[in-house]
Amino acid sequence: MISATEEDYIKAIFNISRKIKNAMVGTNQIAKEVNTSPASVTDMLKKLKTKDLIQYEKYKGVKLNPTGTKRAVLLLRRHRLWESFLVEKLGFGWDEVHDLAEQLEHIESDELINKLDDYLGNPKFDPHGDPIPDVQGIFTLRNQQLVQHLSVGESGIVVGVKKHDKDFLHHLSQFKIEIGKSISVLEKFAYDNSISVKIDGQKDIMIGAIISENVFVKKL
Amino acid sequence: MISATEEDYIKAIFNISRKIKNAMVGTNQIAKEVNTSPASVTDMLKKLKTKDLIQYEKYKGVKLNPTGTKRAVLLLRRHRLWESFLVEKLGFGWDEVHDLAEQLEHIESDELINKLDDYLGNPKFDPHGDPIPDVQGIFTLRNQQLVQHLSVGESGIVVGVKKHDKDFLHHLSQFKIEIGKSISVLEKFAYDNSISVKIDGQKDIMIGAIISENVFVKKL
DNA sequence: AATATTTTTTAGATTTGTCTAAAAATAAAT
DNA sequence: ATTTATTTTTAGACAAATCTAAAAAATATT
Ligand SMILES: [Mn+2]
Ligand SMILES: [Mn+2]
Ligand SMILES: [Mn+2]
Ligand SMILES: [Mn+2]
Repeated sequence: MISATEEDYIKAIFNISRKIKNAMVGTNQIAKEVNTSPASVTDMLKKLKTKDLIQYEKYKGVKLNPTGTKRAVLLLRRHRLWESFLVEKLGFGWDEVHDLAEQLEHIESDELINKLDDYLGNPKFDPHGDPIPDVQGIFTLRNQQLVQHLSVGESGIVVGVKKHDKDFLHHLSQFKIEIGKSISVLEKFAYDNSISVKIDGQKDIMIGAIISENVFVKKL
Repeated sequence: MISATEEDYIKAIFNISRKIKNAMVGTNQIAKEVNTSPASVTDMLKKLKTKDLIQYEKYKGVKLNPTGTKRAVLLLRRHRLWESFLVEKLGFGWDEVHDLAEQLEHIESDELINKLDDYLGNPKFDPHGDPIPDVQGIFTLRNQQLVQHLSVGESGIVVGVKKHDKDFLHHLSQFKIEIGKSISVLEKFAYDNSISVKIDGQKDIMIGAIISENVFVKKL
């Protein structure tokens, strides 16, 4: 048995571990990610170790072991399938589903999640463009590139975002930038890294660096 | 804020309170319903009282107050909408959804539940024939009657069940008895209260007292 | 009314997850 | 190589929800 809280810690370690590419995850990083004190993290790490979900030595940082990684990937699968359901079926905006999925991901039932997967048509990506692991935990990697790195004249299809917070997503929606939309680069301004682009054939707009550095496209 | 555990106690009080028609609910009854010790119930009753969800005096039993009742009805709404979703959309059997709904009902979001309601087409009854409260907490009463009380020659449509346990529901399914099916009484045997019936125009079968005493029909 | 039974509450512990404050270890700066 | 700063761990406490065993109150029985 693994509690919802333990699952959240596992997920946090997994997420940080990917961001910092490789190596040991620190106590403070986890504390920040799960929004708690470093002392609480240490307590939890001890427990997760006895449950054989992590590799952990005092002061040396932590790393998920294969069992822990499997758990994290399953959790990611659940989270993203629920997000897909909320957006595709219930009509929520992509900026509104994270917190709900954060709760729903802890519902314990493999049958439920697999039926949900089928019901949704076994989607490969969630509403934010993130890959959804299949039953075996395998997920498709997208071939992606930041808008920032498109040259003038080039264009791409939006396939993902680097920032996932509500405000950023909402901001993107206001510019009609969403997964699947096309972006063509008209002009780049080195001064402040702003870019003039055309979204889905609509009229030209200016996007700032925050956007171009955090939106992934697949070059056409 | 009200925790999932507190919600389960509130629901238990509500359910018992309806079964025993009126009056004060006892500590032991609740303990049985939520599967815990009477001592734990007493502790929780004290807490629920400070949260102003119940009317409670030492040794005098407990009763939901208006706020508590509202909570219980909302919970019932959530539970039954999730059950409907699981059966109608995901293809679960009516005997498989209770425990899942028991978890899902605690997801905290009014918007979610209202969108789910709309998505399902605002159903009035759940897969077990139980009424689903609307946003205001109002629910349709069904006009019902036990199969037991049908006379020879009479028939009715199955509209509900009195027992909700997995095994009973599964048993009914084996006889093809489900919500919406028609039942015609061919012959009644006083000796053991068994009844010979025709289900949905299929070939005659014998049903025992356990079934006839726990299946509700609407007389045709 | 007195006794026995059942129901309910208290007392005292335990587990899970959290906190603050202080100590210890590690890393960075001088 | 010391000193300083940062990170991490311990110590000790607390709230939520639970338990068992014992006491108290309410019911039922004789
Ligand atoms: Mn979560
Ligand atoms: Mn997502
Ligand atoms: Mn529940
Ligand atoms: Mn039901």
